[in-house]
Order: sequence, then structure tokens, then C-alpha cells
Amino acid sequence: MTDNLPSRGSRGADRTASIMRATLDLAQEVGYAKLSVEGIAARAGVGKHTIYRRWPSKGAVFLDALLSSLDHDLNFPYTGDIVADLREQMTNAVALLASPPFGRLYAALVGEAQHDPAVAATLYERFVKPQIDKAIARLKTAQDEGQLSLDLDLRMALAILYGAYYHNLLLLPDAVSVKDVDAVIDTLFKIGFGPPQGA
Amino acid sequence: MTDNLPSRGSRGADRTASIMRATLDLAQEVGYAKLSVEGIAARAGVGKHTIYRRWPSKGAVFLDALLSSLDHDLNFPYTGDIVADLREQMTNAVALLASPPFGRLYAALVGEAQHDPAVAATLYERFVKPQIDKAIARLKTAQDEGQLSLDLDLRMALAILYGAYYHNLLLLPDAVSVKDVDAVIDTLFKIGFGPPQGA
Amino acid sequence: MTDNLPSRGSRGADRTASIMRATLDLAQEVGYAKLSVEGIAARAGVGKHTIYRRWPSKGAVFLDALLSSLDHDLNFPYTGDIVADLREQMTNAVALLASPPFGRLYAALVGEAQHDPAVAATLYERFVKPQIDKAIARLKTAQDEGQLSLDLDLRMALAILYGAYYHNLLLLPDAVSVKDVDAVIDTLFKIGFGPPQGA
Amino acid sequence: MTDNLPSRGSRGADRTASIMRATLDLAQEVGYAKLSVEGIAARAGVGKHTIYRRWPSKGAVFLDALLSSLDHDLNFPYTGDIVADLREQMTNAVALLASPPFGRLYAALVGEAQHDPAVAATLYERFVKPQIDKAIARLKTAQDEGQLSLDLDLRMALAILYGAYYHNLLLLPDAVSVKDVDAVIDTLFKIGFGPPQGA
DNA sequence: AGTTAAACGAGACGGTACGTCAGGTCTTCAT
DNA sequence: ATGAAGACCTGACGTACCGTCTCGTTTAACT
Repeated sequence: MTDNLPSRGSRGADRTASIMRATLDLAQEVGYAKLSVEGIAARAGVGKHTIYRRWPSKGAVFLDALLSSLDHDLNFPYTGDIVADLREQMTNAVALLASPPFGRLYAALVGEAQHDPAVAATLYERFVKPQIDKAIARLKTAQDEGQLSLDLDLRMALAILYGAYYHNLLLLPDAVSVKDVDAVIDTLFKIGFGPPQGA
Repeated sequence: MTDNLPSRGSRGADRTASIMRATLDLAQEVGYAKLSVEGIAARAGVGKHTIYRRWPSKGAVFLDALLSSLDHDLNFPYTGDIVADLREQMTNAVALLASPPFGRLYAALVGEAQHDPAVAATLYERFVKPQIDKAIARLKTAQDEGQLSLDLDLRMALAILYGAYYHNLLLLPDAVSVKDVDAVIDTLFKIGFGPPQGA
Repeated sequence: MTDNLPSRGSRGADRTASIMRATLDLAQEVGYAKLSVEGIAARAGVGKHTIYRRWPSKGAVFLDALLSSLDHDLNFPYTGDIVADLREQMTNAVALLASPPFGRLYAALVGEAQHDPAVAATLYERFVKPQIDKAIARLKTAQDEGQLSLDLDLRMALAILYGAYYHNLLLLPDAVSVKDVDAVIDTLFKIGFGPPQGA
Repeated sequence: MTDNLPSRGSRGADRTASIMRATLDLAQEVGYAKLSVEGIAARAGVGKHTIYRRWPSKGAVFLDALLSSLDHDLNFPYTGDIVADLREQMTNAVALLASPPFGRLYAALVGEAQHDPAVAATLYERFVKPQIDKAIARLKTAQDEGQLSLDLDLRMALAILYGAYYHNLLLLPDAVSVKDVDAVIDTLFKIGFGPPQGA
């Protein structure tokens, strides 16, 4: 969606940038629910059609605005220690996605994806799947190196690792903290769900 | 919300029931996004005001309709085996919340909660928190019985257990299956995230 | 169109009145071409839908507003002298339809009727035909009384009598004057189109 | 307006012709009300700017298209008999302006003139005034020859002669017929509005 | 023949208004 | 005196054209 710029010139890019900015600004000011294409257009000093020419819905604009704004580095490091690397990446991810102002906005985006299949598809293709692929690749390497059980279903492992974050972000009233990452990783890698060791 | 029935008589209950039914029917037919109070009123043969008198928003009606429709038993059994009991309850829960037609509707409800704080609060109070409390109680019992590590943060453990389901329901395009419950429980209780046992 | 008031109460009449007033005011201020339903609604302090509920187009609102505002007496007197009676009625009519502010507005209405068949039909039914019928009746009486030739096609005679006014109003840049009525009547009844009498 | 061709070459004339044709075609297909500069440009295979370079508004394009298409001979013959000559010219004029497809289009043009002063001015200068001037000249000759009363106000006489046609074209639902010309001329020149001759 | 400047098609652009839909409030009437 | 019906104001929707403005591309006149 970002790349359907008109091939004609650089005007398109300028408009796009101001629309993205206006979208984020407004979303933070009034919340996603009260965001409107009309409002974005007015704030960006742009005709409504200029928005509809590029995006099919308010959700799509918002998705682009949010994703392009958090184009930070969420890649996995490789130190040879899968636990340390996971902790590092997840801490970065949660710091980005759970801290103001992006936490509520990202939650709103995931929420909108439940109502709009197009947003869901784009969110998956543009953000979720790439992140999953990178994570799976790192886990696979660790598994090959003997750091993870060969019986581990990596996709399920990933859902478990990240699931706690989504569970808390989307269902609990309290904000998610980066410290929760440590709790998750310690629980999964050190403590375990089984009965006490000494038993 | 269900209980602010008019004290006058039993007519209120009838209206409420027909509104709930109309809401669910419409939600399944056109999807949550295209649901409207206007449509619900028309379908239920009821004035709009009769709905607004009871609920503050379409999300609230939908929440009531959905929760009251899945008023099934999601309690935890007690057989003395925490793994078996968790498996039993989670299987029931996922069977209910992930299978058609409730899967997408429940996802839509969680999605709406991201946009509407009132819905979020009600969903939490009426459904999420009670379920969490019951789960925590069961886990606590297991911990006291020595079936779970004393180091386990039960709230985090719960987020991990259920998180995988929410992660997959809300982010992945594929439907969630009850078989995933077994995978989660096996992964957490049997396989573990650590290096292979024999290592 | 005026009478499709809701049978429910008197609110409708109030809204209708304020819409009519706003329409006329705006039409005089900015001209018919720049009149808009949106503008009328804003000026009348009314939702657009309240207008669309009653009228199908801006032309229809304008027609109602204009016709109901000039609900003056355009009936024919009966003094026994057809020439005097025609002069009287036509003078009244032209004084109303040709003088500010109604002259240009009435011309605009006739103009709109050329673009919108619904406006044309309503204008004809509500205004043109009733006026024609009254005029024909008066002319018929005069014919029966021997004041008009029996060979006279009354419908054509009427078109000729009034035609000059419409010709000048719609085609000439200059304003139409009530004095033109005398000229028309004198030309038709006194001077005639034939060669000079003495010839 | 037709003659502000580019001094550069003959391309301009080609474009103008295709624009005129597209305008008339579209006007007949969808009616004047739904005509748009955008539609004309698309139909003519021409950029919008090419139209705006030549004409200030859709009304102006339409006026040019219509007038240049009916560039027939509406001049007055001179046989020495004013009644015959008037009958001849008016029959030609009405045959042109009242018969399909030009009748409704010409009415639409007169209608548009009521909304757009520029169209009104151009219509007057380019069509109405020249026709009036020719008619006045012919009437003046007849008056000088003793075929018309010296008391006759020729401008008013003209308005009366043509007025019936405009009255019927613009106000009545029925189509105007060339036979009406005979009725008008017979009424004015033979029958007269006065009382029966024998009286 | 090569250069240059206009006219050109295409269509993006900021706007205005369209006609529709739903939100949430308020009034009327029937039961 | 409760509730169905629905009028009402508001605000946003997504669309259609407006008239202006670049874009590159012909195209014809003038070097």
C-alpha cells in the first residue's frame, strides 16, 4: 500500500507523508474510534478523494500510518544464545508495541482487523507474517543447534511466546510492561510448567 | 446489563430476548461491522429507543447478546490432575470460542473492546475476569498440591496458556482448532522450551 | 408537496416553514445557481435528511418555497369587460412575477423546469395549469358574451397574451415592466396586426 | 467563442469539432442536466483542460454546440406579403427549434440562461438579438409599405408573435407543433382579439 | 533538419455538494 | 405510563464534478 505512489512525480509522496502524519496525530488525539477520513483529510489539508484514491478505508490508512511509523528494528539478533536473543527481541518489540503512544493504537489496529478482512489481510502480510517468519527462522536455527527440543512445534512455540503479550494487551485493563517479557521467558525457559524439580 | 430489566413486568424480558436474538442473527448474517442498532431494532420489531434505554451502544448490545448466548459451562473440573483438568476446560473453551459461528463473533467482540472502553470494561468484568479468577483458583490448588512449581507466577502462566489461542485467533488467517489445545498443553507440560532432556 | 406534512403533529409544519424561508432568503442572496440543499439545511438549522424526507431535489424545494411565497391573488375579476379584466389580472401577475425579487427567481424556476421533469410537472400542475384554467374560463365567458370572436382558439389566445411576457422575461436582458401589459393588450385589442384601418 | 482557435494550426479546429459533436451526442443521450465537462472530455477523447481553454463553463460549450449545429437559415424571405413571409420564417424556425431532438435541447439552453448570466448574454448576442434584428427589419419594411399599422410597437409585436411559441415550449408538457404557427398568425392577422366583425 | 514552445491527453489535486446511512435524542400515539 | 414508531439534528460516508495544476508527449513553426 505504501508503494502505490503515482509514477508521475514526487507530489504523491508528499501528500502521503502529510496524510500519514495527520492520521497518527488525530488517532492519538481523539482515538481510533473517532478517527474519520474526513477528519484526516481536513487535518492533512488534502481532499478526501486523495485519500480514497490510495486507500479503501479508514482502517487501511491507519494501518499504513501506524506500520510505517514504527518501522523500527524488530529483527532477531544472533549471539548463539536463543534465550538471550529472544529476550532481546521481545523486549524491543514490547517496548515498541506496548508503550505509549503505540500500545493503544496497535491494539486498535488489531481490533479493526477483526472487523475488516482487508485490514486483517494486510496486517498479516505486511507485519505479522514477516515477524513470524523471522522468529521461526531464529527458532529453527536454535533447534538445529540443540538449544531447543526437537519435539517443539515452532509455530506453536511462537504463539505461546507472543501470546501472553497479546492476551494481556487486548484483554486486561492494565498496560503491558516490558518486564513481562522477562517473566514469560523465565517461566518458559527456567521455571517450566511441570511439577517442582525436586519432587 | 442483562438485569436492568424494567421492574414492571415480564414484557421487558420478552423484548430483551427478541433483541438478543435479532442481534445474533444479524451479526451472523452481515458481520459485526455492518451491524447497526437501527437494523437490530427493525429485525426485533422494536423501537430504537427501547434498545437505547437498555444499552449505551451497539457494542454493548452485541456483548450482551454474545455472552448470554454462550452461557455454557466453562468451569474447571477437579480430578486431581491439573494437566487433565486444564486440557478439559481449555478444550471446552476453544470449542466454544473458536468454532463457528462464535469464533469470528467473539473475535469481533474483542476487537470492539479495543475501540470502546465501556465494552472493554464490561467484557472484562463479565467474562474475562470471572474466567481468570476460576482459572487462577484451579492453578493455585494445583500449586498447593505440588503439581506446579512454586516459582510459577500464576497470572503469567495463565496468560501463556490462553495467549496462544488469542494470538492465533486474532492474528492468523486460519481458524483455530481444538487440537491446538493439546499442542499447547503438551508443549508446556511435556516438551518444554529448554534444550533436549538428554543433552 | 406542501401538504405532505406528517400527520403526527405540528412540528413538521414548523420545519417546513423555516426551510421555505431559508430557501427564499438564500436564493435571493446567492442566486438559484448557487443554492444548495446543504446550504438551505444549514441556514434553516435543519438536518439535510429532513429536507430530503420531504423533497426529492433542490428544484422541488425551491418550487415549493417560491410558489407558497407568492400565494397572492392572481384570479380574474369579472366586471363584464374582458379587456379591463384581462388588463387587471395580467397587471397583477406581471407585477408579481416580474418585479424584484420574484422576477429572476421565477425565471430561474422556469429554467430549472427545463432540466428537471419532476419540477416541470409540479410547476405545471401546481401553478401553470390552474392559472391557465382560470384564464380560459374567463375568456370563454367573454366569448359567450360576444366580446371575443367565436373563431378564436382560446388556448392559443392565452399563449399569445402571456407569451410576450415570457419571451421578454426569459430571453431579453432587460427587466419586464408592468407597462408592457398595457402595450400587449392595446396591441391585441385596439391596434391589431392588420393593415391600417383607413387603408 | 468558436473563433478563438489557436493561431498555431488546424489541430484546434479538429478538437473543437469533436468536442461539439460529443457535447450534442451526450446531451441527447443523457439530457442536459446530466451533461458534464468531464463526460464531454472523455467522450471527445480530449483533456478537460482543452475544453476549459476554450469555454468557461458547461453551459457555454453546450451553447456553442447547439447553436453551431442549428446553423440553418432562419432569415426572412421577402415576397412583398408580410403575412406570408412571417408564416414562412416562423414555420422554419419552429420546425427547427421545436422538433426532436433540438426542441428539448433548445429549451434546456434557454433554461440554463436563467441560471448563468454569461450563457444568457451569449445566447442573446449570438442568437436572440440577431434574429430579433432581422425580424424587426422585415416588420419595419412591411410597416413602411403600409401592411402594418403605424401604431404598432414592433418590438412588442415581435414578442407577441414569438411569445406563444416560447410559452408553449417552456411551460406546457406537450410538444410544440409547426401547425401552431398557422394558428398564431391566423389569430393575429385574420381573426383578431376584438369582438366579432359583424357585431 | 533540429530546436523550441504551444497545445495536448491524462489525470492528480483541493474543494463543494451530492444523496445515504446511522447515531443518539425526543415527541407522539396506541395499548 | 410503557413502548413502537419514527421525526429530528448531527456527522460521516463514499461519489461525482468542479476548475486548476502539473506531467510527459506530440506537433508545427522558426530557426
